[in-house]
Amino acid sequence: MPAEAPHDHSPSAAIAAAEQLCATRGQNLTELRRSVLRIICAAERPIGAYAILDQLRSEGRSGAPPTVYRTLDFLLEQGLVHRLASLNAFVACCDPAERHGGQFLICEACGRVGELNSARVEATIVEEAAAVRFAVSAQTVEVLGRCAACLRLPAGPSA
Amino acid sequence: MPAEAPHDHSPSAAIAAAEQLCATRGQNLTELRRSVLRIICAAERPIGAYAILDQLRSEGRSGAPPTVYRTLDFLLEQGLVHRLASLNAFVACCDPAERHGGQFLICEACGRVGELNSARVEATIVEEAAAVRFAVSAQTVEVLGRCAACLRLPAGPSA
DNA sequence: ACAGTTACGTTACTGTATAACATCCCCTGC
DNA sequence: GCAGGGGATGTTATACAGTAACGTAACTGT
Ligand SMILES: [Zn+2]
Ligand SMILES: [Zn+2]
Ligand SMILES: [Zn+2]
Ligand SMILES: [Zn+2]
Repeated sequence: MPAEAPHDHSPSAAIAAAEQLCATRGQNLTELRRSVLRIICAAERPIGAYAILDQLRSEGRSGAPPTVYRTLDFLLEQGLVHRLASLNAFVACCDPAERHGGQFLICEACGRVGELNSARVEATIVEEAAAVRFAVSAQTVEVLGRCAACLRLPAGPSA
Repeated sequence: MPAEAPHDHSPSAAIAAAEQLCATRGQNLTELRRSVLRIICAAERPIGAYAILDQLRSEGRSGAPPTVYRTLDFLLEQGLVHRLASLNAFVACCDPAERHGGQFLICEACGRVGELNSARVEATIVEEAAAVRFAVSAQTVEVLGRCAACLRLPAGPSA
């Protein structure tokens, strides 16, 4: 949607990329972790931890909350997914190879989320904070609005 | 802390200002709402809904979660407090007369929160979003770091 | 065999937030 | 006075988010 190309939501492609990344990092992308990543990718929208858990169970896995949260911790550490603080939900990263803090565009019509990873926004925040002698260590930028697709269709598509 | 003067945390001043605002808007700043606002102001740090509830009860009020959340909804609508999504907590607004989306500087040493209501940051976000044809309606900017006071004292003050 | 590490299972719990319904109170029209 | 309505609050129950603590299974290298 943003600077990034329109986010290849195809789970298989994302999984393959993740596989690559983990391999080069010596990390173990287990079956469970792969499943959770696939579920998040397939959702195409932010998805809550308990919704992930439900899907895991419906796939025959056992599972309890810690199962999901531990797995999410791993995926977050590897930069494969992001957490949206304003939604208490998770999305797949559209460019995990490039480590980045999170700037997100959340469409209030269709619920989809794109990444706006603007160096200009980040720098502006750091500068403006510095002006009041505040030293930035991490940023949370979550922007609500309407995405390009939903702007074209005034009656918001929900798909 | 920021562009705003160091935020008059005196609860009585904030209450008086709120009283004013609600009066001119024809809104009803009831005893309960006043109490919750006073508790939030007195906290000087972000405070969670259940901590507010505890304080209400310790003041003799009855109360259950909906009591607090409904009251917070009112205060949020009136722009008297802000919600910090990244902390699930609430702070008093330092300038309720001027409606603004939230940009916050959260000190990870002392826990205090200042408002960075930078028009430049806001404009940059809008511009960068527009570049990918995303129309912004609301922003959440929560910046973690160290405030001026805590930068001076390397061993972070917790007061 | 042994200890160490990594991942996962399981139970139990805390914290955050909302739904749904009942009550009280004040105001207005009759 | 007394319906009736709207705003504010009380009350109960429950859903959703996140973590602590402990147990187990499998793979590692020695
Ligand atoms: Zn990303
Ligand atoms: Zn949309
Ligand atoms: Zn404010
Ligand atoms: Zn500080």
